Amino acid sequence: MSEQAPEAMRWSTENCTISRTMQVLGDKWTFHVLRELFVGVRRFEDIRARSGIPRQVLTERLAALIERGLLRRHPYRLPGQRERYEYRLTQAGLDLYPVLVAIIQWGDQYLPLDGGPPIIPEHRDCGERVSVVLRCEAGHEPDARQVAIRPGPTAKPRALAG
Amino acid sequence: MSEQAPEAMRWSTENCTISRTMQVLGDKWTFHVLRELFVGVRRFEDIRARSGIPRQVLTERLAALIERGLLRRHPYRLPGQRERYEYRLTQAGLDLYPVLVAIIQWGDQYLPLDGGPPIIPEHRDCGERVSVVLRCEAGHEPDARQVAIRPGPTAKPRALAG
DNA sequence: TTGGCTGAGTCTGTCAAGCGGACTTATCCT
DNA sequence: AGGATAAGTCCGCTTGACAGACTCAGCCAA
Repeated sequence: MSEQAPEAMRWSTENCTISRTMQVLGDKWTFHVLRELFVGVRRFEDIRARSGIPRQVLTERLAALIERGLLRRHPYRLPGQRERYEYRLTQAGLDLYPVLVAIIQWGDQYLPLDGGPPIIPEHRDCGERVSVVLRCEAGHEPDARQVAIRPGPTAKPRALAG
Repeated sequence: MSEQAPEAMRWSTENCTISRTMQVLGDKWTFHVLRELFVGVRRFEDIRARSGIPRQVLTERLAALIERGLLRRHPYRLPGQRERYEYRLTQAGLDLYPVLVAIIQWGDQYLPLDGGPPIIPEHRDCGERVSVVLRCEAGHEPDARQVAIRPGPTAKPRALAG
């Protein structure tokens, strides 16, 4: 690398997919909320008790996730109680599964617990453990070093190019 | 609760892999920093200029990521300048690629831009686009609804079971 | 040798957000 | 009427983010 600026410096980040996605997910508590929903915990008090999120913050996060289309409110009624609402994943929310699994997978590898993992994603049909793999359209399964992030059709040049 | 409480309510979240991983990654800016490194931008000023992170926050984040083993500092010297340091991904950092790709993939689907994506992960060897897929050890490729998160060997029962 | 340039920080004051704990509301049961 | 409960709302404090100015170290040119 004789000192030319990296190619990426020519491109703006203002419409970057990662930035835009992080505006939806990039909060300290959001993945904790999603985890609860993924494991089947759907009620405000249950989510709060398990995750330890301050009530006010949980209220705000749930509202934001609903507004962004990841969750929806669903009425339920316990016997002898009034109707309340629980929170469920929409398809958009469910489609975050690969992100969750990728996070779990990384954590299991780099922050392992003695005795094995506390949670395991598994295939309901066959009971085997599920992981994520990188795969290209040609069917190869490259490892990280063989993947590059390139500008796409809507990549914007940076105003103050370096 | 005759609607019996979800199974997950019996388990504690205190050692949950997602929580532990989020202590490393779960900050608003962390993925922005990682993105820069993944696209090849490695110097403090470049990262700051592209990502818009306040200097102080960037300093603090880089230090945290180094301490957690995701980055390392690497000396470099521009002609006619003194030696400085740039930041590079370690293997642990590189192994976050599936997380990044999963995030990009979700963003491309649910927060699409007119005209296509601004960044595309591709296989260096063949130039084809890379995505992540869920796969179980038996070789199936389940979709999100067919995956369940189950307690593993170090799952802890909750103190105040509900 | 002095003075300016540059990348990579540090310092400071302001302001928003997170936090724990107490309080509120609506409905049901006894 | 009184009590229980889930799901919030309210409050005051503390922490962290933020923008903008300042610092520091080494190199170069005059």
